[in-house]
Formats: sequence, structure tokens, C-alpha cells
Amino acid sequence: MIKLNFKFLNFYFKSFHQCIHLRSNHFHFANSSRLKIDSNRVLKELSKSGRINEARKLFDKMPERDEFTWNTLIAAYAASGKLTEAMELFKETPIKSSITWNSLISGYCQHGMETEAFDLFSRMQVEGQRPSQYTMGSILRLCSTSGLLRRGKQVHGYVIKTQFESNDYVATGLVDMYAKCNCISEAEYLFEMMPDKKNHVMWTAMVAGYSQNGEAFKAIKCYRDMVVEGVASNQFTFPTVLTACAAVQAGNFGAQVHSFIVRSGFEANVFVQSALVGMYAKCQDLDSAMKVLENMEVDDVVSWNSMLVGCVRLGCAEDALSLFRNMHARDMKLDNFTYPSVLNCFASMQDVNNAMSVHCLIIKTGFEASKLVNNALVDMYAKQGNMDCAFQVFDHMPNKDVVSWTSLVTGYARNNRHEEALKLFCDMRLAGIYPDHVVLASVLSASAELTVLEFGQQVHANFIKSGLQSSISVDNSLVTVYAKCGCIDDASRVFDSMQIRDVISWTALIVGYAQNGKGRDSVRFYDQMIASGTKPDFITFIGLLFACSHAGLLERGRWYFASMQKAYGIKPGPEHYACMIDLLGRSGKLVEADALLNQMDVEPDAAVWKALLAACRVHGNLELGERAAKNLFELEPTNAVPYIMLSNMYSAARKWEDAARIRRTMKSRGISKEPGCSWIEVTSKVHTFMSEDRGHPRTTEIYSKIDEIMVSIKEAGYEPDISFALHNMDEEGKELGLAYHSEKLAVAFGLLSLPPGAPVRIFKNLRVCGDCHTAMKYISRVYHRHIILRDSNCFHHFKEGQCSCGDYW
DNA sequence: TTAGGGTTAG
Repeated sequence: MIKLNFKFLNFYFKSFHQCIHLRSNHFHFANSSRLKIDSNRVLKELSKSGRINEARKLFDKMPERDEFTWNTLIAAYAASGKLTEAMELFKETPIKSSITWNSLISGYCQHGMETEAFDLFSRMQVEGQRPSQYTMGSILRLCSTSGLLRRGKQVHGYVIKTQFESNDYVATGLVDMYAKCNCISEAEYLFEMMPDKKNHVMWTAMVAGYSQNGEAFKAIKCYRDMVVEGVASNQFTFPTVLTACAAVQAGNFGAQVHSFIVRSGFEANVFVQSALVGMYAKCQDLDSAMKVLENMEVDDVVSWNSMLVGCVRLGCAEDALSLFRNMHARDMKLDNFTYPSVLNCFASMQDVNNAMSVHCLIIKTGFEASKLVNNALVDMYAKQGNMDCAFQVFDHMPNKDVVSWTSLVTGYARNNRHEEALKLFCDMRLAGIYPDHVVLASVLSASAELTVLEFGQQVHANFIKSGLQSSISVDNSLVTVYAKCGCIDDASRVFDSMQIRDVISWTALIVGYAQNGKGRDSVRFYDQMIASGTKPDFITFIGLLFACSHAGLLERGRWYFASMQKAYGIKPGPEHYACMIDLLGRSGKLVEADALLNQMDVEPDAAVWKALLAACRVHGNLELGERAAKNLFELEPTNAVPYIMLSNMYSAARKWEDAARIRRTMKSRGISKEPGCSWIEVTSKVHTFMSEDRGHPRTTEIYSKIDEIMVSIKEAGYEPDISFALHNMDEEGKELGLAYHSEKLAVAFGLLSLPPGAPVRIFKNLRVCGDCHTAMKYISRVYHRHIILRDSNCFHHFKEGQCSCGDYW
């Protein structure tokens, strides 16, 4: 096709030069208008093939120019984006027809220059030129590509006033404009209003409209209606409907469309072919996609990109890489869609070396400026755990969008740098970037990990104010954040408000209730989940078994544990065994717990041995406890907890020598106990306390409050349990040491600074000590306060002298 | 002059 054009061009060029030659040789040329027609044709061809400078030279040399000559060159300048030149020429044009105006307006529209386009549109009318269907078409196209809904609506009003409504071009432009501005019902209304005999362009615009508005099934139905109506499809229709098929994985229908394409003779069109590759790849039929790709005559980068995306999505990283190498070998012009796919591939493969090489290639080929590519780079480095590189790429980006920020926020969160994730989110807001549901879900998850309730609440408020549509990922994160912050009622409220729920929503709720000491509710919700037809997954069962163990539901736990493999084919992992051993251990069934541990077909991890050790401590089984502790010494050599637990067990059994030996071993191995630390959030500020801490500005008040608390709760029956005091000192000293444990300091501060009746929420890095646990129960009764203490294991809701954990933690 | 189409990350 291209070759033919060139031939055509050469022919006219020749005749043009011949003509000039003839004139310069003083031959009388009988028909000067013939010369003008020929020159106009050459001008047109030059313009069409983008040889604008040559077109200009010809234009300058032309002795006679007519309206067509001027319009053609204006249109050529305008189409190629040289709008200043187009405008200059426009000003010089002796006779300005509707075509002249349209040529210029069309250029401004094509290049998204809203102000200039609309300015000319009104000037044209002031100067007495009536806009034509082409003017309206161009203007509407500008509105649709730039998403100018308000302008579009104004134009719609103008269309009604000027009775252009029944014009096919204009009506199609309106349908397209509304569809592209996400007003699919308006587009649909106009489409339905059109007479029965709709042309194929309008049908295609409607199919595309549905497809682009996430209504793929409606798009497919619309396409079928079009076929039933007997309207022929063309090279524009097929890609549109194939994209809709890809969106909803309608591979069978897509294949039918494919055969229709073959029968209609459009299978050689590159747009159709690339859409076929994309459709098959997204429908997970990589073989068919590959077949189409192999049959293509040209190396079309879009089609190859589609294939690449298909491979990456299906996890065929090796295939994706070889495709990429092949593209490179074929000397194809890689674009800003190619790189993100291949970078994605390196992220999932954790391929650091190739990642660096491709990053170099990106710099060399000038794609460093592409936002799409940079966003993918940030994401890739973050997924590889290389936050420095991720930040560097991000930092150098001139135009960061919400995706760039999200990639980095999520990266920090994924690498357990939650505080930085939250800080970055605040920076993003300060930079004036509006959050969307992806970044909100991510930042809420980070808030949940940090259990920063007030921050989470602010993000929640932000989400409500944003007017964003509800999203399952945001709602799931909200359930998690409230549950993890001890606000199980709020978590439940979010869950109840959800229109659609998935296994993650149910699991978040089940885990939430279990962590908040309401295991029986977890079990109830699990039953509801099954009744609703949602299948549990690996994590659901961790939550469920955790719930059973904390609620002491031995038989149910056994039953669920058996059902996970039998009914749902989920092989128990160490996490599930840990819950089961905890459950058996709590119920005093140490022999059975030990037996279960021995029959595990996966390697027991630290959590499993910790569960066993905790059970041994409660039930005083030294022999099994020693075994559990020894395994823990190997698995977690720097963890002080098993040393302390074992030593305490020896002490409790009055084996002082053994207790001292363990302490000595711990010391000689350089292992020290992680200092206990509690914190409380008061008016958006986190106050942290260590044991016997005197660093807080209100220390004096806090210590007198503790003294007051101790007197009050002792009157109510509290007796300090000095077995939890580890220091080698006299009884009184031990009692005082106990009184100044970090969680007690935090609760004293909470009672001092929070409004009367407000719940006191305390967080502790370690498990709460037994004496503090008892004290908290008394405090909740004497001061009539709801005290929520989250320790490293679970939530303790203290209310009127009772704790939600049932005194087992 | 001439409406409608294929790749799209977190």
C-alpha cells in the first residue's frame, strides 16, 4: 500500500516538473487550470504523507492557488500540529469557506487545544460562517478525547438549537462524547432515540461506549443486536467487541467473532489482529494468541505487547522474557507499554540483574521520561525490596500521578516500613494528588499494621468525602483497620454496609472477632459465610482455628481442622497446626497436642513450638516444655521469650538451679529481653512508656495516679502477684516494680488525660503480664472504664472486672 | 475536512 502511494506520488511529481519545465522552455501551455489541478493533487499527496515542507515549497511556487490549495495546506499544518503556521496561512487566505474554518478548528481539536478551538468556533459564527456537521464532529471529538463534559453538554444544546440532532455524524459524535465522558446512560438514551436505521459507526461507538465504561456484557449484547439488525461489521467494530470479550474473559464468544472476522475478510487488518491476540491472551488461551501473532505479516508492537501482558498475567515469566528478547532481536520499536510488562515480569521473578539491564536500556532509548515506564520501575524496585532505587526513580519523576505515589506507598508498606508509607501518603495529599481506592486500601492496611486508629479514621473520612464509589478493597481494609484497633463494632458496621463481599471481607471479620476475644462470633460468621456460598481459603481457616482456640471450642476446632482438607482441599500449614496445638494445649490435652505435632507433614515452625511451650507453661509440663524451648532456641536464636518462659517454668517447679542455668545461657549468648513498652494515642499523639519510665512530662501526676489506683483496687480485692516480678529484690520492691509496669503507666496516663467514660486503648509490644492483667480487670470495675489492651498476641477488652480473653492468652 | 478501533501500571 505504501509502495503504491509512492508510485502515485512520483508520477505526479514527474508530471508537475514536466509542466514547469515545459513552461520555462516557453512552450505554450494551453490549459493552465490543468496545471493547477495537477499541482493541487501533488500538494494533497504530499500533505497526506506528512511531507509538509515539500508541500510548502510547492505551495510557494504555485502561480495560481484556489480555495482547495489554501485549505489543503492549512489542513496539513493543522493536522501535523503546526498550528501557528496554520493560523498564519488562515489569516492570509483570501476566501474563507466553511472548509477553511473547519480545517483549522479540526487541527486545534485534534491537539486538545480547547480554548483556541472554541474561540474559533464562536468567531466563525460571528463572521457569518455557519458551522457544518464537520465542525460539530471536530468539536465533539475534542470534548470526548479531553473528557470535557460541560463543554460537551453546551455543544449538545447548540446541536438541538441548530437542528443538527438528526445528522448521523453529529449524533454519533454526541453518543461518543457522552460515552467517553463516562455518561453511558446519556449515550444510551441518544442511541435509543435515533431512528431504527442506525449506521455502523454509531453502533460501533455504542459498543465502544459500553466497553470503555466497564459494561462489557452490555457491549457484547449491543454488538449482537447490531448483527441481528443486519448492520455489517468492519475493521473498527471487531477490535471494539473483542476488547469487551477480553474484559469478561468471554473466550468462546471471542472465538466466534474470530470466525466471523475470517468470513468477512478482515483477518489481515492489523488492528483486528492485535485485538484478537489481546482477547485470546486475556482469556488465557496463549496458544491461539500466539497463532494469530505468528500469522501477522508485520511486526506490530501493540500485538506483541498484548502477548507479553498475557504471558505475564498467567505467570509465564520465562515465555514473556523470550518474547521480549525476540522483540529486541527483530529490531522492533519497543514502546512505553512494552517496558512496564517486562518490568512486571522481573518483579515477579525477583530478577535483579535483568531488571538493571532493562533499566539501562530504558535510559538509553529515552524512555526515562515516560510516566508509564517510571511507574513500572518504582513498582518493580519496591517489589524487589529495593526501596532506595524505587525512591530514586520516583524522586526524579517530573509528573507523579496517583499510581506513582501508590507504587511507593505500597512498596514501603510491603517492606514493613508502615510509618514511611503513611508519611508518604500525607506528602501525596500535600502535593495535591487526589487519592483513589487503590492508595486508600493500601494506606488503610498500613494503618491497621500500626494500629493507628485516629489516622485510619481520618483516611476513612477522606474516603467518604472524596465521593469515590465504594470499593471492596477499601471496605476490606476498613474492616481490618477497625478490627485491629480493637473497634470490632465499627468493623462490623463497615462489613454490614458492604454491597458485595468476598472471602477477604469475611476472613477479616472472622479474624477481627477472634482477635477481640469474641471467638464464638467468629464461628457464627464463618457459618454465615458458608451459607452465603463463599468458599473459605487458607487464611480463613487460620482465623477460624485461632477463634476456636481462644474461645476454647475444642470439638468445633477439631471438626473445622478436619474439614479444611476434606471439604475444601486446603492442606494445613504450620499456622493451622499452631492454632490446633494451642487449642489442645489450652484444653489441657498436651498428649494429643504433642501427637499432632509429631504427625505434621510440614516442618513445624516457631509458632507451633511457641504454642506448645505456652501450653506446657500453663499446665506445668516441664519435660515437653524443655523440648519446645530447645526447638525455639534453634529456630529463633535471638528471641529471649522462650528462655524466660523456660526459666519461669523451672522457678515455678522450684528448680532454682535450672532456672539460673537458663538465665546464664541466655546471658552468655548475648540475648537480652526485648524491653516491654506500652503506648497510648491521645489526641493524635502517641505517648510511649517503658517499665518504671520517668521520661514523660507528666510523670509526677502519672505516678500519683498509679498510687491512687493501687489503693482503690486493693480495697476492691486486688492482690499483687509478685511471681511476675523478675527482679531480685525484697517483697515491697517487687510490688513497686510491678506497679510501674509500662501498661500500668499507660493506663494511669489514659485515665488522667482522656475524657470521663472514654475507652482507654493501650498497645503493648509483648504479652501482657499476669499481674497487669489482673490489675486491669480491677481498674475496669473500680473506674467503670472499658480498657482495651492489645498485646503481642491478642486484644483484651476489660469491662466491669472481666476480660474478653477468658484469662487465657 | 469526514464520526468509530487494538497494548494501560499501583
